[in-house]
Parts: sequence; C-alpha cells; structure tokens
Amino acid sequence: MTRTVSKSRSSGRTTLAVVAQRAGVSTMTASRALNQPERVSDEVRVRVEQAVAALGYVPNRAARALASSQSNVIVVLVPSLSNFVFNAVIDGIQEVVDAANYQLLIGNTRYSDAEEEKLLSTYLQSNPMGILLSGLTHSPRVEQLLATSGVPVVSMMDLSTDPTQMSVGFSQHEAGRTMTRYLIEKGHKRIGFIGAQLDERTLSRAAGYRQAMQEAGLADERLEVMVPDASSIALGAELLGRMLAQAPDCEAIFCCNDDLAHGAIYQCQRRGIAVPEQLAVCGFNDLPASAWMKPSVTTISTPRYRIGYEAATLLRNAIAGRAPAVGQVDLGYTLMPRESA
Amino acid sequence: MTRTVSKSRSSGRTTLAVVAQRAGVSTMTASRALNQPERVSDEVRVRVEQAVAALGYVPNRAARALASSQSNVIVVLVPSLSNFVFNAVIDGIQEVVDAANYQLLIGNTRYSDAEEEKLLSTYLQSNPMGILLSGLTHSPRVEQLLATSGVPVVSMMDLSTDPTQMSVGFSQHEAGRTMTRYLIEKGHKRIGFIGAQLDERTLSRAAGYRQAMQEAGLADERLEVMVPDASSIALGAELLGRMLAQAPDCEAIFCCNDDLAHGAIYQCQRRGIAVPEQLAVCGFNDLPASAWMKPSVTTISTPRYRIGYEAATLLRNAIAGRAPAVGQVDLGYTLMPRESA
DNA sequence: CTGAAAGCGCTTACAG
DNA sequence: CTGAAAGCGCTTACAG
Repeated sequence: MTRTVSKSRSSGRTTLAVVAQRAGVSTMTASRALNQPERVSDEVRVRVEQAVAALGYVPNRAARALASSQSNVIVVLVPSLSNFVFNAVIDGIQEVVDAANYQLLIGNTRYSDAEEEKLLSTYLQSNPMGILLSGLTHSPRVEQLLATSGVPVVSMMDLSTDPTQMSVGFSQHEAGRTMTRYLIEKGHKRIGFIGAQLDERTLSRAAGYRQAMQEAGLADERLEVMVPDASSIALGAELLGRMLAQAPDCEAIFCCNDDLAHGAIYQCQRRGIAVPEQLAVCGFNDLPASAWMKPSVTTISTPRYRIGYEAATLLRNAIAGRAPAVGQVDLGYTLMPRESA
Repeated sequence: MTRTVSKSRSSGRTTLAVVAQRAGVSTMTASRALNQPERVSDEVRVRVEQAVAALGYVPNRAARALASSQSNVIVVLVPSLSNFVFNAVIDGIQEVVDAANYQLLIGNTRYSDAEEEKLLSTYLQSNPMGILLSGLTHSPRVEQLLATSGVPVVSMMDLSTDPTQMSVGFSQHEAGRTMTRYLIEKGHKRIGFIGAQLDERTLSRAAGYRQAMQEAGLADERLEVMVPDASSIALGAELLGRMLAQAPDCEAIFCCNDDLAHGAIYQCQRRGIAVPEQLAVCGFNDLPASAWMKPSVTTISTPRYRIGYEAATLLRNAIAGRAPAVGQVDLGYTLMPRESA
C-alpha cells in the first residue's frame, strides 16, 4: 500500500504542506505562522510550531526566493580572504547582516578582474538584494553587469568622486601623502616607496607619496620599487634588498602595507641594519604584529571593521528605500608613530 | 497599449521564456541549449546564445534549484576567518569547488556551538549537496540537524576514530606529543604549555603534550597555562608573563599556536629574556612570520591547504556517489626546528 | 533533435 | 484571523 514515488521530482524533504496538514491549517496559514506570527492566532501559531518541531521541518529557501522574488542575499566581493584587512571588513559586514537576517555570499576575486566578472555573474543568478564591492574601479564587463542588474551597490575602501555612487572608506591618496610628510618632517630626504600587487589602493598610496615628495622637491623615480607580486613578508624582505641596491643612499622606506614592512624589517635584522637608526621603515594598515614587534612599526591605522559595518548599513538602508542611496562616508585614518620610523 | 503589471509578482527580470521566444524555440529547448548544449542542434544553440547575449539574460538560481531539487551548494563552516589556517583551508576547498561549478556558502562559527547551530540550520534551507565541518565534536543539535538532513559531511583538521565518518587532517594529539618530545630531547625538563581558545584542537595538542611529559616523568600541572580567550599576539605576550610567574624555573614553552608564540617571543625581547638561550619558545602551524622573525620560530607545519583540497575532493566524490563515502585521510605534519627552540 | 504539460515548494493578492 | 487559487521561473519525464 505504499505510493510509488519513482516518478516524483520531489526532494523528499518535509514540505510546508505536510506541516500545515499536521497542524490542521492551510499551507498559507502555516506560512504566515512562521513568517508573520503576529497575524495568526496564538493557538494556530503553537500548533504549527509543534508540527515544525515534530517533523524537523526545514524551509526551502529556493521556493521562498522564487515565490517572493526576494532572495535576502547580499553579495560581498573582496580581493583577498587571507588579508587581515578584508577579514575585518567582512566581520563588520557580518554584524549588520546578521541583525537583518540576510545571507552573505562572500567571493574572493584574488585581485583579478576576470575572477570578479565570473563571481559577479554567478552571484547575480541568486538575485541579490545588494552588492558590496572592494574598490572604485572595475572592468567594463563588471560595470555593465551591475548596471543591467539594477541592484544597489556600495563600494568599500576608498572614496568615490562620483556623487551618484555610494562609497565608504577613506582617502588612500591622502593617507599615503600623510605618511610621506611624516617621514619628511622627521628630516628624511631620500625616502623610498615599496609597492606590491599594484592594486588600486597601492597605486593611490603611491600617488600620495609622489605628491608629497614633489611638494618637498624630493621626488626621484629611483626611490620607487613597484612589483605586481602579491604582498608577503618574504616579498618585503626581497624588495628591501632591491631598494638598497637601487638607491643605496635611501634613509627611509614607506612600504605600501605592513606585511611588506615586517619583511623589510626582518631582513634588516638579518643584514645587521639598525632600524630606525640606519634605516627608517614604515608600513600601512596597522596589523596586530606592528605594535608588538621589536622595533614596533610606524604605520597608518585604518578603520577596516567600521568600513564593513558602515558600508553594510548604507546598503541596508538603500535596499529598504530609505536613505539617500548616494553619498560618500569618510571614516578617516590615523598615523601611528612608533619605533621603526 | 502597455500591459498593466501592477498585480504582477514577477521580479521584472528577463526570463528563459523571453529568450526562447526571441530564439524561436520552446522554453525547454532554450534550457537545454544552455545546460546540455550537445543535445541541441548547432543552429538552435547559436540562436539561443545570441538571444541570451542580446537580452542580458541571467538565469534564476532559485527557480533552477527548485525545479531540479539540486542546489549545487556546498556549505563550509570554519571557526574563524581571520585565522590564516582556515583561510588556507578555504583556498584549498575553493580550488575543487571552482572546477566542479559548485557555489560555496562560507560560515564563520566564531568557535561557538550556538553560532554553528544557527548557521547550519540557516544553510540547510539552501538544500546543500554537501557540508564541510571543522573539527570532530559538535553539539547534539548540530549532530541531529546533520543526521536529519542526510547531507554528506566531511570533517576537517583532525582524524576521526569513527569509521563511518569522513575526515581529513592529521592527529593533533600526535603533533602535540611530537613537539614536546623534541623539546625533551633538546634536554629541557621544565617545559611549559600555553593554550588559548581551548577548542578541540588546542585540547588535543595539550593532551599530546601531557602524554609526552608523563612518559618522560616530567609532568607538572603548574607548567600549564590554559585560558579560553581568543589567541592573539597580545595574549601570547600576556600569557608569557603568567607562565613565568607561575613557573619561574620554566626552560621552554610550547605555545599551542604561532600567534601566541610570536607574542611570547616579542615579550621576551621587551623583558630582555634571550630566546632560546634563557627560554626556548615554540609554536604550532608555521605562519609566514615564523620563518622570518628574529629568532625564527620552531613550530609544526600543517597541511592546511591540502586539508581543504582533499576534504572537498572526498565530499565531491561522496556527492557523486562514487568513492567509499567513509574513511580517514591522514595528511600528516612536519616539525620545523628553527632558532627559537 | 524538439515540445506540451506538469511540477518543484513556497508566497501573493484577494476574498471572506 | 483564515483559505482557494494562481503564480514565481525554471527542469523533468515523456512523447514524437
């Protein structure tokens, strides 16, 4: 007396209809009991809840998304997951997202336009309610996908000059300029810049460095070491050597991030170069080790957690239709003078 | 002459039906042209592809999942995203997942059972095809959700003794024992253990430490400093102080991970304690800085990338129905003797 | 190689 | 407060 299910296309899981039947109500009342409990009598609500518990009912998200055309998905694209900075950004986003019951789809673009395009077109299939992007500049294909989708977008990390765009971060350019001026005020003249990855933010910091050097009449291309490789401690160690070979009279080095600075400092220790006495070294981002290393590392502290938090908040408001849906949120940065420079 | 859409529940996006119409074929032929192009004539395939491009068609994932009861989703739950170890694990998973066209749903449990339960029950709504979990022990609620779902699960990081369970990793216990024996063989007798977070893996390493100490007749509870706080460089610095206060005759310290070891070493530098001459310090995991610091850090190198890769491969095979669907994959570990111990 | 119909499991307007 | 019917946008067997 068993029903044949050989032709069934069902997933085999308990459905809302079964829950409703057990609770003695219609499917739609069961749906309401779960999603808008205040619109249902207490008695019905309790019966439905009991049926849910007894049957171990798990709602089908795909069905819900399809019927409501509401995915509750937020997409976030970051260039790296192993970078502490973006971990903190994601933590900040998560705090907002958790409270609002969204589901986060996290994509790692690995600093690649092609990866970003691929991830975006895949994630767009989930009909996201909003998108959080890292950086301001994207490939034409990405811009096109975004425009066609009509999904609200907030850019993170740097500030847009386009008033129709939402962005949360701080001026990477100004931060680079600030650090360089600090070194100049310390009396250094031959100040090198080490940059890796050559992503948007590194290039902006480098531009800020260049501006400060030009303003002080100290600019010299031989003081720049720029490579496309991914940042790492090992690379910092290597690039220190390259800088010293290229500009032996270098007195201070501004590394575009702390990983490189740490590597450069460790390499100095191996070569017997005293930091900061013989060579000043500073970084960017203020990773945890920077405060603890010997010497501690002069760097720029960046509001990464808050960037994630505020960007997600802005996005949430844009989705809800309240909020200007445009606007730049400048969260600033803080120079951290320490022992290394 | 415009149709009223005020009562429409549509999302407003271009659907497959529109693509099909433009291509002059039925919806299902359009579906096939996209998903099983080899089962369709070249002419039709081209016409459909052109229509897709012209209309900027983006498939609706929810509809596909609902109709096929195949989500193509893989869930991965890790206790931390800021820990380098789990970033590498995720990288390894990603490599397998990308090739197989799955979508990854990454959840951060923050070392909390309650968070794990919440994430799992949320993600189960997406009807995942497989689940990757960190660690072997989970709350009864999680075990129940997993059992009810019937979704294949692979555990990562440590090896299960339960032959019906799939797990990929290495023996955390043996690794802890190995490191302790190394210190004993170096001639140390008063060997301390610093543990934080007190997650499953830390406790296993501690148990391995204890076993080695007992086997050598060196066990002493006063040599253990165990705190539930999250690991960090700052905590390592603090716990070094606590260890030295608690066991002033301590000759060597085994930190349950590299973050703590780095903090302990930096603190030694601040206090003028020579490492390893006055105090040997070692860690666990071999983070990038360990090879570069001065002194370089003796530690255990762990196959985190491969853990992710092999776990995802095992899961993929289990989903495909081939493969034993059980079994432990022991990826081992490597002691890295360096300067600090 | 191609198609008409039914169905996946929910939610939405509408009505009462 | 509750329900019958339709619909979301795809894919699945089945048939030709």
